Amino acid sequence: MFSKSCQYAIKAVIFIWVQSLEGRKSNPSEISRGINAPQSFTAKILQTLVKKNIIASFKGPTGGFFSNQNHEAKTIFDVVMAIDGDTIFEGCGLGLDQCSSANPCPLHDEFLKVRNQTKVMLTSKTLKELAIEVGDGAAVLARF
Amino acid sequence: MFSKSCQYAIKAVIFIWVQSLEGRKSNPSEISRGINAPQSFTAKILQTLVKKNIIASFKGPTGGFFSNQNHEAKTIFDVVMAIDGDTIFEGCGLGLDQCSSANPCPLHDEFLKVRNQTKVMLTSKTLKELAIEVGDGAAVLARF
DNA sequence: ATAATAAAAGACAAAAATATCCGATAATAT
DNA sequence: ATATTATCGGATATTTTTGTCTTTTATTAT
Repeated sequence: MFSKSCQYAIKAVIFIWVQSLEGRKSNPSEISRGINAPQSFTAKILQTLVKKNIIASFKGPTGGFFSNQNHEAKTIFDVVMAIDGDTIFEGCGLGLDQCSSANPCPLHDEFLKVRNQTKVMLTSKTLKELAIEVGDGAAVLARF
Repeated sequence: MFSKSCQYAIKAVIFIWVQSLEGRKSNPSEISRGINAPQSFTAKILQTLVKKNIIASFKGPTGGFFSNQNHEAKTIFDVVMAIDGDTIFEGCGLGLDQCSSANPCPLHDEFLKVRNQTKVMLTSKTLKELAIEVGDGAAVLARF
């Protein structure tokens, strides 16, 4: 469903939110450990997320990645769009270039329902809300 | 959602069913043209599908790939299991090794709903039924 | 038996996704 | 100003997925 890059991105952003809610900035080393992902690869993804305004960063000592009021409305949907693009929301399930209700693939109608449920999943809570759940221990970003 | 191999597989099996319902066997050349997929790659996938008993084949002149009564109950679910395995049905959306309602990732509950909808999509009609729809022109396997 | 036909099997090639490394740049603290 | 810390950007490597090609095996028709 999501690329590995995207899975890392989602977990990283929630991790950063958890830290930000406690007033801390995070560096790639902490983040990659916190979400059990390769460090350099995670760092690359973080750069993309900063460019796409999902998170913010600051260089130098006392620097790091963080989230604030500017990012409060963001959801996992925004992360997926930033990393994987709109393929899972727009593309045909069977990969047809042209697939519409007028000219549907055999899966078309049922695939729409899956897609709608997916959109609900990705937009029903903000990243901040998800981070609060993780902060409370109601959900986890990794197993150690 | 599905790998390219799996998309080809789904379309190929439905194509073969359409031909089988009209009493014809199909060879990789016809199949790959009919579903707009690379021929040799499709041939490889067809071998797997035969091994997994989704379709049948016969060598030699008058040979080819076909479906019959033995395959009437098969659904896209079986094709996906044969090609992509159970990852999309069993795996965690965020890629956690351990993810359960007791120890959930932040997406866990909503992801279950998506998965259930996905299972409905893949099991509500047999491949034969889908082939009849394609034969009637109600759905297509490729655009030309 | 032999030639023709079609799938099966295995080796190989290209492309994309995943992952690593290193120098450059920016900001801070002293 | 300078040393230190941390992100940024580009080059490179590895792995997986996708795709191709050639030989072998099975079956049929003559």
